[in-house]
Amino acid sequence: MGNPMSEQIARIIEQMLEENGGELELQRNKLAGSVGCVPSQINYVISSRFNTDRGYIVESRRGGGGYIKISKISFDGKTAVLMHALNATGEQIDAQSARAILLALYDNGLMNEREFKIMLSAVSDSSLSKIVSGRGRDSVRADIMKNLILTLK
Amino acid sequence: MGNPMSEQIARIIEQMLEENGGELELQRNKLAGSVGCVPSQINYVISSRFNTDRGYIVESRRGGGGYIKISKISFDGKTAVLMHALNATGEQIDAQSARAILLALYDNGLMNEREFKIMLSAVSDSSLSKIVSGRGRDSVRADIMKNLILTLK
DNA sequence: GACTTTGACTTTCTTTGACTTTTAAGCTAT
DNA sequence: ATAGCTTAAAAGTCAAAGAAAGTCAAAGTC
Repeated sequence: MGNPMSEQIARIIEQMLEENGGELELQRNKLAGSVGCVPSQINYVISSRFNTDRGYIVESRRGGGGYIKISKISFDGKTAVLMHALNATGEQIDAQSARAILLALYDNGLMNEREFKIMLSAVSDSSLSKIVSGRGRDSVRADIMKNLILTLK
Repeated sequence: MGNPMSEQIARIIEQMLEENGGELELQRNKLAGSVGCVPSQINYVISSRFNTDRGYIVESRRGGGGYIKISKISFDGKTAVLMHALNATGEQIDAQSARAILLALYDNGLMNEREFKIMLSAVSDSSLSKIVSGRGRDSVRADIMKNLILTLK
């Protein structure tokens, strides 16, 4: 449908990551040129979709021979993943970040797709729309998140 | 019947749903333009006729490439059980009744034990303790319940 | 009175571009 | 050879403009 550019770029990066075992180094200007967008849009895609909430680490260097390196965090144990998720949740959390965290749990094999969908729907804005204040809503969402995460123990 | 615009829009959406196996993605402004109404009327139709009470899930995204996605519960043996659970949930529901409904779904084989535990923790009082008013809490719980039940479609 | 229509205003997400900062590499003077 | 300077090649930042969808209340209809 809409299929915006950012979506395409994200898919390209994901594929490169898969092909390279969860680690990749790219040249911002090259990628922007090849996909036909302005360089800073690469930054936008990275910060909106490959952030730490989603379990990615990004490093980079400017200047000649510069690069952007993205790597997917691989957790060695269940406990580490759960701790990361609990920490990332904090006292309040908005819907997008919650989704990112759940996605990371799914990606790390702590739950299957159906369980992911169940949890996602529990913390969706549609479930919590009766709570008017954004602040209040985000703090209820955090409580639910933490309870959900703990069921994965 | 006066055949009001909302009725027409609803029929269009229903037809699209049938053609697409109970799932569809539409562009609000496009649809509004093609049918000749103001965009927000699409929201009115969706919220009045394609809501969780009637067994629909609605997801959407704003911004460039935005969309509205509507999906309906499948037409197999599960439908009756799920509709019953939705009805039983109603506008407000306390923790015990919620537990009973989830248990019934589990007993009927609509989910496994792990899924049951996840749902139970999502609607537990411990998850919703930040919502002080009992009335408010029970109505948020009902919203979550309905969304959870619909993930079993 | 309940349902529908309309539109002004808001929020979220994306795209773009001008400007800044960092780094490597090359060049010059000693 | 080397310290210091210059330049060009990256990547980063940020804010404005654009593109959707959401909200809500007033007005209209039956």
